[in-house]
Amino acid sequence: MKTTTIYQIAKELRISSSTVSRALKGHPDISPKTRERVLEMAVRLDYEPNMFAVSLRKNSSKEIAIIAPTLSGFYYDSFISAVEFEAKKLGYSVIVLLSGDDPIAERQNLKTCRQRRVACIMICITSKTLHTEIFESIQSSDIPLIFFDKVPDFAGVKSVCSDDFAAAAIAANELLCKNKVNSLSIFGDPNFSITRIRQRAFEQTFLDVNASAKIQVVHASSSAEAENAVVQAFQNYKPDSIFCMSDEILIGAMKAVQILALKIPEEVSIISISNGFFPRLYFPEITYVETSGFKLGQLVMDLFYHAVQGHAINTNSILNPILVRGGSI
Amino acid sequence: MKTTTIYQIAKELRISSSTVSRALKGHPDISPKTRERVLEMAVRLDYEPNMFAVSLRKNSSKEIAIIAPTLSGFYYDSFISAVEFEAKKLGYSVIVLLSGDDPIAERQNLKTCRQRRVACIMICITSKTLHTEIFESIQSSDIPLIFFDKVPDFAGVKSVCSDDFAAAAIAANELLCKNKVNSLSIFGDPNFSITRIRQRAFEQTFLDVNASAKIQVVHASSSAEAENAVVQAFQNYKPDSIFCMSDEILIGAMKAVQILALKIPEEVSIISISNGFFPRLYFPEITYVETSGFKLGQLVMDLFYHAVQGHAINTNSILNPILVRGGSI
DNA sequence: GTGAAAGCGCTAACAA
DNA sequence: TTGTTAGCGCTTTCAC
Repeated sequence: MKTTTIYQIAKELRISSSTVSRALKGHPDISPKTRERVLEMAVRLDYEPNMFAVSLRKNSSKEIAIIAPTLSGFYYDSFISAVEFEAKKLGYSVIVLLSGDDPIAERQNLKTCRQRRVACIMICITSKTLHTEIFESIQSSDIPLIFFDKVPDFAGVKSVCSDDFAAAAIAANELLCKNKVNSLSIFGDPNFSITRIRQRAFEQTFLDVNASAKIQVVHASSSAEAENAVVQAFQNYKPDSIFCMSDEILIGAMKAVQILALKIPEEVSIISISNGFFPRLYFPEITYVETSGFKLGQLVMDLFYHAVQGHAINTNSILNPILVRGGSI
Repeated sequence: MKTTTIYQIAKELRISSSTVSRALKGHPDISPKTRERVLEMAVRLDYEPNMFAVSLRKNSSKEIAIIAPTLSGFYYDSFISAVEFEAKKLGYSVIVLLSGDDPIAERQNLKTCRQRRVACIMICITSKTLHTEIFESIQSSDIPLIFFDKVPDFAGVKSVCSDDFAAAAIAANELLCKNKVNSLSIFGDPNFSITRIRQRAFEQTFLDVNASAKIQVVHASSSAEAENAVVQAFQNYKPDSIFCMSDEILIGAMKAVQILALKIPEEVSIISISNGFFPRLYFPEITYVETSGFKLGQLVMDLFYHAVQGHAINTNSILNPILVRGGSI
């Protein structure tokens, strides 16, 4: 590989490497004529800066790390897409580290980030994440650490997430507005604060608005469990509606609805909190409260941009969910 | 950030930095006792090697770049997951570059890879990618370039992909075995060789086996187009089966099936080539020929591992598709 | 078995 | 406006 360095440009032009370095990055001291010549030669020699040298010198890389449990299409893919899209505008690249639901792997991922001295870490924690000293150790280093979506409970963290309370409240309201008062409500892993918040919001709103309304709460930490829960529920009693806390739950519930051959919305109404992709797979399309991974990615990049500018990062940023009506209620 | 360097370890131990460097990587020259002491001190000081310095010195990074059109859950997410999983075992990280369907962005992504001197590039081309010098320029550099899934036509490239011919042939066979002889067959963008191969395989197999069978071919480059195609087809005539070349097409077709309220498999049979996730969303589950993104990712990492060992990479690696029966035929 | 020293390519303080 | 120089942290000859 014919690697061109600033020295070669300098030699070619019989000037010093520092002049070349400065000219290349538009330093105001350099005369237009010199700059011109340098830029031209750089193109001619197909010069590309050696990122390793730059990083070593500056002691920071142009990389953003995203740590997520998985990539599979419920949420993170769109989050990552948004981050990647914005990042490249700023000259950053995105490195993706997957944790599964394994806190050990997550810990290892964090170490990798530190080792690579990434410019920023964006992380969605596992359901089993407990130990906090690694987070603190990173917080106290100079790497910005931003939690997204699944945020740990302990204080002082920077985070971006949807307004989980509002999202569930909106869903509850929508059901009640349509006189659905007997809800099977399926939530995810209660280890996540996101789950507890959504559940509290849903129950509270539902019963506040209509004291005689009924909620049957179920926890399902996979699509299969959600499917099961629906099948079970319809053997015992007939809820008039199903609330799904997430896409993962929605697709399980919908599988059950198909198996039971329930007519939507005649026999059962469906509403979900969702990224927006899966609800459109069905007919009628499912009404959902959108908590967009893509928008969240854009939001976090706003924060990042501020941080790069040297501004402090707000502790928490919250995205407002919106209701998207399908034909499922 | 308290950055520990080998110098600090050296100073602490009153030995030289080169000894530390050697001890740290298990160089045989170093006495067990010294090594012991170095390792211990490294742990105590929480030493982590500075990747920038290592990379600068060695002129290569521990990064694998994946360039894909998108992340959205049809295929690439599972491919990337597999690569990431295997990569970290070898101490590599994965950087993800998205091109959309834009060859300009793709080109830019390739430049980024070169600039970052990634250890390897794995790329799935856009539908508009033409034979460009940039590929050759990269091939001739020392960065391994491996195409996956969507592979360009021009010769001499290294690639991994599923056996596209076999996949479509298996699907055609399965339909005929079940006496489905009037197929609506939906294919993707004919710019991709993958599309042309699957189409040729399907038509050839279908008509070879049963000369009186009928195929109605449609091209759809999005789910919406596929949905449309199915609705149209059922207005004009009644195919007994639908073949979908990909998941993207499948979900469009299934939307139409729901809209038309067609009974599966009584009124229409469905078969798809798929990554395996979407077929299970429906009931009955859709029969599909699996072309696994995850397995492809594992395969490409095998190649990569060989390359790292200094062995040459085989020109083409092919993954055998398998039939997974649901209840849709 | 261990140390001294050069250098990977770049930036920035200091000089001129 | 431009040049000189000293590193960033590591690896690796070459010497002892």
